[in-house]
Amino acid sequence: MRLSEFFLPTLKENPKEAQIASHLYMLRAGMIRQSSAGIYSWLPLGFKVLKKIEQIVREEMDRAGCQELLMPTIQPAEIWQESGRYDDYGKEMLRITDRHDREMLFGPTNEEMITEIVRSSVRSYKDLPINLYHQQWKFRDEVRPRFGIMRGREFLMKDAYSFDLDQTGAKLSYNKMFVAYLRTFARMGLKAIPMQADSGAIGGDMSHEFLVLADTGESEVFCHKGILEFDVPADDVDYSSDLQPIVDKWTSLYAATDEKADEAQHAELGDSLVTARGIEVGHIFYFGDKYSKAMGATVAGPDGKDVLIEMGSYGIGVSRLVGAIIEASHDDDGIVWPEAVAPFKVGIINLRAGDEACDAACEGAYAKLLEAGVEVLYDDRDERGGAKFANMDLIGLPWQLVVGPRGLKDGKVEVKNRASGEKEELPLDAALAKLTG
RNA sequence: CGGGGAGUGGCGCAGUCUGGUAGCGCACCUGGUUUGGGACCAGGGGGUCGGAGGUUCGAAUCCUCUCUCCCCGACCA
Repeated sequence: MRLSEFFLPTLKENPKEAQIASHLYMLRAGMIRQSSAGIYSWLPLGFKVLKKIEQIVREEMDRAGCQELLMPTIQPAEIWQESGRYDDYGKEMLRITDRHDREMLFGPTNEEMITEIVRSSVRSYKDLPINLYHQQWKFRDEVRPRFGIMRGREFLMKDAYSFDLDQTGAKLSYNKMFVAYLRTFARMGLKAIPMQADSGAIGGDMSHEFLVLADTGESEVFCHKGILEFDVPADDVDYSSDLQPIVDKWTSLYAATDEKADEAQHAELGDSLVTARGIEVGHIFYFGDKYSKAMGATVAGPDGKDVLIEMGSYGIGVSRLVGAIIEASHDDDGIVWPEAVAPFKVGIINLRAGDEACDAACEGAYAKLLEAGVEVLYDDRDERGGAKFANMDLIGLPWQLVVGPRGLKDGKVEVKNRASGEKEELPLDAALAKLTG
């Protein structure tokens, strides 16, 4: 993509409404534009990142044996009345009436909808287990949206729902999601720690929140420092094998959000205690037959008798992750994208657009990178160097290829690593080899 | 939902107290000089002051109502 043709409305100055880094940089880097409180348009740069995250989530869910589908944003009130949540949900639920005076709502989550789908088509225990997910926009009419997309009213969420014959099966499904979540967040360059969460009426230990550690996180978290060193399961992890040891390991050491903090534990841990700030990006929980019971979702068991389906649900805040990643990875100059989610891998800076040698070198590099399948943004605008550097640092592409008349005289270009700030002068070919490698 | 603050070109703000018909910086357009960390000079375009009503010869400015946005708190993927 040539920057001269790319819709990238960056801002030099700080918009006053932005209070935290991710919000500020997303606005300044032209990733999002606010429409109304807690509702945003995703501009091309931001949308690219959102898609990258969505794809990683998809790959890891599929790897874990889940199947993707897509449920509507607008749901009928009936199924919510059936589960009893139509009244419970209160003002957070955006209610709509259609032209036939039928009560509808913009879905804040999809337990009812998925239960409705499964109960009407799954009749036998032989059809289980099954885990269905989608990545769809949700709406929760928050009283006070804030922090940009981190706590918007409209947000993109991946929600998966598992259906099992019994609790033993549900536990297996739960463990798969636990492992998939570890992998998903790690792939985005994040340190995400599973922490015991409220498991509601069901009880037990089958509910975890995944918190990304970032200095600017919204809540205080505590954990044993050993957790930070744990290995994330590799991509060849066998989801059909017993995953319990992995789950046990990750839950063996103390980790808690401030609501669940245990002062006694803290004292005991001493130097091993890490106090940090975190952002919740995922939540998995088992809720048994809460919805299957209310909505009559049963299957015929091996003995021919109907049994209620055991369910769990597993959420990931996809749009929130964009903000969480920025919170975890930025500096005073702007965003520092982990390569896996970067909107482009390389940014080419032409320091003297219009200069024959610079143009030729840049065009050549641009063509070769594209040919090699590297996502590249070429700043071909007629701007001064300083403006280009500042802009490129702001949007945070992992690599910058700087081409100017000074270096070109010696046949050299500069490759800068955005994260480390490390710069290397080398011949163009060597630079391209490095960036395509 | 309680408490506070703010709405003036795309962005950031001044002007409001003490009414006289809108200004600054950035951005944008034209020309020129520049060009390795957000250049300079000259010229130029764009707002009717969130909205409605009222007071007045005259309202961004005073009064009433209303909408929206932001911040703190309680609440949440």
